[in-house]
Amino acid sequence: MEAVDFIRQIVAEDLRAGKHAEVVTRFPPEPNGYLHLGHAKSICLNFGIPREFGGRCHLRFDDTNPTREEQEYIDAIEADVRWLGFDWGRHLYHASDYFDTLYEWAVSLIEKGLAYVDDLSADQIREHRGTLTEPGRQSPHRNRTLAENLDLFARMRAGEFADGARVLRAKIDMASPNINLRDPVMYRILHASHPRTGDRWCLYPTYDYAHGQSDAIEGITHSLCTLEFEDHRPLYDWFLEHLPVPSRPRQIEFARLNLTYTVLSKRFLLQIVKEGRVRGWDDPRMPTLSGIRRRGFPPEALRQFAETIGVAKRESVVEYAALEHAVRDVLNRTAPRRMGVLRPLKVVLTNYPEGQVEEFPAVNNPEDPAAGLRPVSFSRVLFVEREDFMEDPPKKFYRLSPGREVRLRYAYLITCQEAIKDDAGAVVELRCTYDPTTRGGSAPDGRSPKATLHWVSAAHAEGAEVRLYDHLFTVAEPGAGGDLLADLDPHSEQVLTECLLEPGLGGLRPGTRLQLERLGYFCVDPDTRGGRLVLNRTLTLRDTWAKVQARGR
RNA sequence: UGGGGCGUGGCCAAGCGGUAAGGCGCGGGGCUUUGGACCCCGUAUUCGAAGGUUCGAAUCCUUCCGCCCCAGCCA
Repeated sequence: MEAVDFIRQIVAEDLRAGKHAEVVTRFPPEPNGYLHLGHAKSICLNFGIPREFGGRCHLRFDDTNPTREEQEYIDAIEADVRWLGFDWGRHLYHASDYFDTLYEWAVSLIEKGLAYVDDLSADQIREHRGTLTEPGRQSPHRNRTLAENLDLFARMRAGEFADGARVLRAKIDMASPNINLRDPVMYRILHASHPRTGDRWCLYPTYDYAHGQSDAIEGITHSLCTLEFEDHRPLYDWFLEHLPVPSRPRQIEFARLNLTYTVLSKRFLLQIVKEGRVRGWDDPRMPTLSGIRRRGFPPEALRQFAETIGVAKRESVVEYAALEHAVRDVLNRTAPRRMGVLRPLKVVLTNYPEGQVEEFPAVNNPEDPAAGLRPVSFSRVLFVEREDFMEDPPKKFYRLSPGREVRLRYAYLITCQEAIKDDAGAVVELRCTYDPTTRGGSAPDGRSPKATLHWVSAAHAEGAEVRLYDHLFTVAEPGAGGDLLADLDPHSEQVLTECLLEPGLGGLRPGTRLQLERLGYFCVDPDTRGGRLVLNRTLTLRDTWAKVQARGR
C-alpha cells in the first residue's frame, strides 16, 4: 500500500510493525447539528483508511452533553454518512454506552488519589487555573480525604447537588505549562434529560474524560481528530495510563477543512437556521451534506474531492473551485443531457410548414454511449434562451443576432431575419428561417456556425419550476474580520417558474441529476412530493463566454 | 514575552541528504452539433529568512521571522 499522507504512513508502519491485526478508526460526531463539508473530509479519512488497509470504522456519537444534543441530529448524521457511501456495519456506538464504565473508572482514579471533588464555582476554577504565562493555584479542596471524595462523588451522582455546585477533577499539575493538564474537569452536574439515557444520570463526563476511554473500549487503534486537540493529547494519554483500559489507542491530529467563501462552523450554521435566514439545515444553499445533496452534489464527487485535497497538518483554505471541479467531473460523465430554456424567447420559423412536427434523435450523454438516444420534437414555433440573442452583438458573441446563422442542436441551421419588439422596445419574438437541407444540424456544403443553441418546441414543452442557487451561500472570507452574518448573500436563490423543458422530464425520479445543455447541472429536488417538477441548480457549466467578456473589460 | 503546532508556485499537496511529483486555477493551441467535455503545451533555477555541516540540503544543525491553537463545568 502506497502511503499518500502522513496518517496513512503511520498506519502502514504500525501495521508493518505488527502493532495491530487490523486498523480500527471511528467517526465521532457530537449530535448537536447537521454534518457539513468539513465532516465529509473526516468521514472519508476515517472510513477510507480501514477500507484501504483492512479493518473497520465505527460510528460513535459523542453524546456527553445532553444540553445541546437531539435525536433529530442523530438520525440526520446516520443518514448523511450512509449517503456519502460509508457503512459502519454493526459498529454503531455512543459515548453514553460507556457511562457506567466511565463512572467506575472515575471512582478508581479517586481511589488512586488521582481525582478529587471540587466545590469551587466555575468562575473560581477559572481564576485558580492561572493564565498562559502564570501557573495556576491549587483548589482548597484538592487534598480532600479519599473517603470524602468518594462520598461526595457518590452524592453528586445521586442528585444531591445543583448544576455547577461541584465537579470531579483529575489531579495532575496546576503548574503545568499545558493548561489542559491543570486539573481538568472530568464530570459536571447537569440535571438534563439525555436522548439515550433519559434521566438516569445527572452527572456527565466531559469530552476529555470520555473520548480516549471510549476509543480504548472500542479497540480503536488510530484516533483521528483535528489540530486543536493537539494540546489535549498529553491528557488523552494520561487517562489511558492511569485507567484499566483494554487497549491503547493513539491520537493523531490533522488540519480541518476550510473552504473559501464557505463557513464550516456548526455554531454559525445553527444560528442562521434558527434565525430563519435559510429554510433549514437541508436548505440547498447550506454547506451541509443534506443541503448539497438537495442541490445535486453526488457523494462520489465529495469522496473524490477529499482525496484530491489530501490530509496534512498545515492549516489551509481550499478553493471552492476545487470542489466544483470534482462535482463537474462526476456529473459530466454521469448526468443525462436534456434541453430546457430558463428564460424563454419565442422563435418562429417563417418558412417551416405550419402544423408540421419532426422528431430528432438526441444523445443522452456524449460521455456515455450506453446511455443511448431519445427523440426530441421540433416544430414551427420554438423557444430559445433569451440571452442567446443580442440585437447588437459585441465582438466574439457567436449566437443569434439579426442576419446571423446558428445551429439548433440536433435540428437545423436557422438564420435570424427579424426581431419583433413590444411597445417598450423589448424584443419579444424572433422571426427566423430554417435551411431544410441542414436536417439534423449539418450543412451539405460543410458550413458550420460557431454557435449551437439549445431549444424547446413550444407545442411540446413542459413548464417547470427551476431554482437557481448560487454555488455559495456566503460571502466574505471567514477570518477576514467583519460580520459573516451581515455578509450572507441575500440573493443566493432565485426561483424561475416560466421555464420550459423538453417533454419527459417530469418522469425523472426525484434526486436525478441531469445537465440542461449549455446551462448547467441540475437535480430533480429529492424532497419534492408530487406536483410540479422542481429542478435545483447544482452548478453552471464553465462559461468561457463570461471569461471572454471579463477579459474585455 | 508559558506550552503545543505549522511554514514548498495563485490554492491544495508530494518530497524524509542526491539535485522540486500530482491536482485545482491560470495562459496558449488542437478537436468538437454543449462558448461543455476531451487532448496537447506552458506555468517554483527554487522550498519563510539568514548562517552552518556536506562532494551535494526543501530535506541535517543554529538563529531569526511569520501564522495557527490552548486560560468552557463545549466538543
